[in-house]
Amino acid sequence: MSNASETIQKRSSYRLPTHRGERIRLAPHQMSPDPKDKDAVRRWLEERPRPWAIDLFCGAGGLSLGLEEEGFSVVAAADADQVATETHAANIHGLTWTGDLSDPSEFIRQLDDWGIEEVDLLAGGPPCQPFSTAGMSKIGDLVRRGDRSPRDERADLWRSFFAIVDRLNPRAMLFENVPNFAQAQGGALLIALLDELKGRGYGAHVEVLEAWRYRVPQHRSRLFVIGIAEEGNFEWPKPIKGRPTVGQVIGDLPVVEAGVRDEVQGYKGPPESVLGRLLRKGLTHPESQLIRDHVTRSVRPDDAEIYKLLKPGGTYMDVPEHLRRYRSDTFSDKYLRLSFEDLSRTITAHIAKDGYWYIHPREDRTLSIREAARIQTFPDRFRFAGQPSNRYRQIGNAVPPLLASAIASAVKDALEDRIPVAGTTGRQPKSVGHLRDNLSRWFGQSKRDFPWRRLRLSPWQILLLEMCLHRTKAEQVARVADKLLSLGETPDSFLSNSRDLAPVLSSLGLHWRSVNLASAAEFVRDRLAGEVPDNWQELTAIPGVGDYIASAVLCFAFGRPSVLMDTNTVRIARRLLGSSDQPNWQLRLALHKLAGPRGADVEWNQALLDLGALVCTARAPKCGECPIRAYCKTGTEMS
DNA sequence: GTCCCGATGA
DNA sequence: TCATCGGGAC
Repeated sequence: MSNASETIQKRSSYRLPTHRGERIRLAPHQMSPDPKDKDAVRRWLEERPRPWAIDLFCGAGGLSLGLEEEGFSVVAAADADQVATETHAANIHGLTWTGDLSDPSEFIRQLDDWGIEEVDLLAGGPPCQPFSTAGMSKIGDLVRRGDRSPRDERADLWRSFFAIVDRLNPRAMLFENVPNFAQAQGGALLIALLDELKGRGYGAHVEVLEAWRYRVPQHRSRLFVIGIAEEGNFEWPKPIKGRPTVGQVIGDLPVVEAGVRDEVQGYKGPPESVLGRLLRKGLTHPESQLIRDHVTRSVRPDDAEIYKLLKPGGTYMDVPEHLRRYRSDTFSDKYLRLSFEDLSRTITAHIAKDGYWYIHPREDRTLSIREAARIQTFPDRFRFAGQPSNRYRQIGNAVPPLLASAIASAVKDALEDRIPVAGTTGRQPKSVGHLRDNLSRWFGQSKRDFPWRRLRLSPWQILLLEMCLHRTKAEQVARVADKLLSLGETPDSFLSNSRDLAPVLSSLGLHWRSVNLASAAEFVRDRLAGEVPDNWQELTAIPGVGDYIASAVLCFAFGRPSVLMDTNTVRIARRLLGSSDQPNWQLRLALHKLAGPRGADVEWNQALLDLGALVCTARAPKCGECPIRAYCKTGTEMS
């Protein structure tokens, strides 16, 4: 008996019947005007206190709720998902619009209709699946197999932001996304966003915040970009003391079995924590006796057996061999039982698909909808529209309201100009221009001479060279450069002439690269019509091409300013800033800033690479010869 | 709605 | 090693 047939048998005998849950419908907020009644809207707007905010890609309204709690009037919100806007309209005192924001003109027309001509804050988080780590894995896989175009239109949604920014001229802008947004397109997307902001006179601030530092009991971290008009002052919210736990937010909810579909239940006792009390706030009698959405999924009998064996914090690795249905090498975290004493795994939209990452700490079932909402710090008075899986998705996609509150409060302070000038961050030091000048002058005199810098090369030849240069000493590659370049300007000519290339590369210890080069050449020839692409997505689809090579080709072959991140440039950035713990994306932003108005162009990148090879070497850097020593924290300390 | 599937960055 | 506002087949 083979393993495969065994697995199939298990599947068929335990699969649960499909069960569609109740579709909850919610009436709009009592105080909101009828969106179709222009006069009512106009009268209502006159009464709405400042500051005003608009929430784009609002979803259920986690961000809106935080803004509202901190005193913003969320006068309008937009999202493509009708059920999410139904939730938003029911819970947030404001106008809601359902529609596609990839073309913002329709929403702008609606704003005109309502008479909303300017707001204080434009906020929102475009869909992040294209940027998230989990999404990248799947999308990358599909692109490589040719099942999907490498361009993901959703990645362009943030551009809609600026069409609306230009229409409303907000005093502040808030952009929320997954941390991986900082890596998207080799970091170029974030840099483009910041440049768009600066071009409009906003001071731009970027940070990745961990939700648990703001009372949200999850590992969730999110990237925020804040733009403040006229370079006004802004300070990130200070973390709140202590570490919240899952127990604090769901410990007081009544015990329910798996598969319980009762939409309305009674509380069993008082809240058991400060946080629990906060989440029950605002329940009005007689609603305060009732709890909504505490409904659970059914559990397969074989899963139930596994859940019983899992202790809090337990994962797939703790499941006995004979009960495992999945590969354990790649799915070590297939199951996770949460712990009352710890943070939860991030509540993502995935919770709408299955609950294996969200097994209740004590009960042998996955989280109820209300428990997921609680862990996202939605208060119990917040209701969700739609069928169960849709409600889970809305919750997973939301900005946790308490995190939203923290940010909202910081933005409000900035709008009211309550930040001391000394706290100013994110401004360019006055000396940046000189740093670039000094480096350019040094580069003019000391640059290294390589064959590829003297010749005019085709994009394919540049791609070929960069694939060889990556993680290799340039002098090494210089010895085979003539041979490489003689193979012709196209992948076609490369493939027909490269038979005797392998021994040459092998002699330099670069054997594996000849295989890589050949498969890259075949890919470009067969799948890209022989043309080296000029965009990041298609470049990185080429086998063997990662962030660095893609950025290098964009810069050196197509003249597109790109910050190159390799061991040399990263080392220089770390030494300049005098810090060892900054993540790569911050170093990239720092280098982008230091490159000055001309950007990280060919000269800048070559100069940095040469500086790293000749002066700012890994061991025994020659700080005495360094042209930018005056701007370097490490270099000045060493003197 | 339910089940199964994996690459990526720090 | 850890964690992931994920996705498609059925």
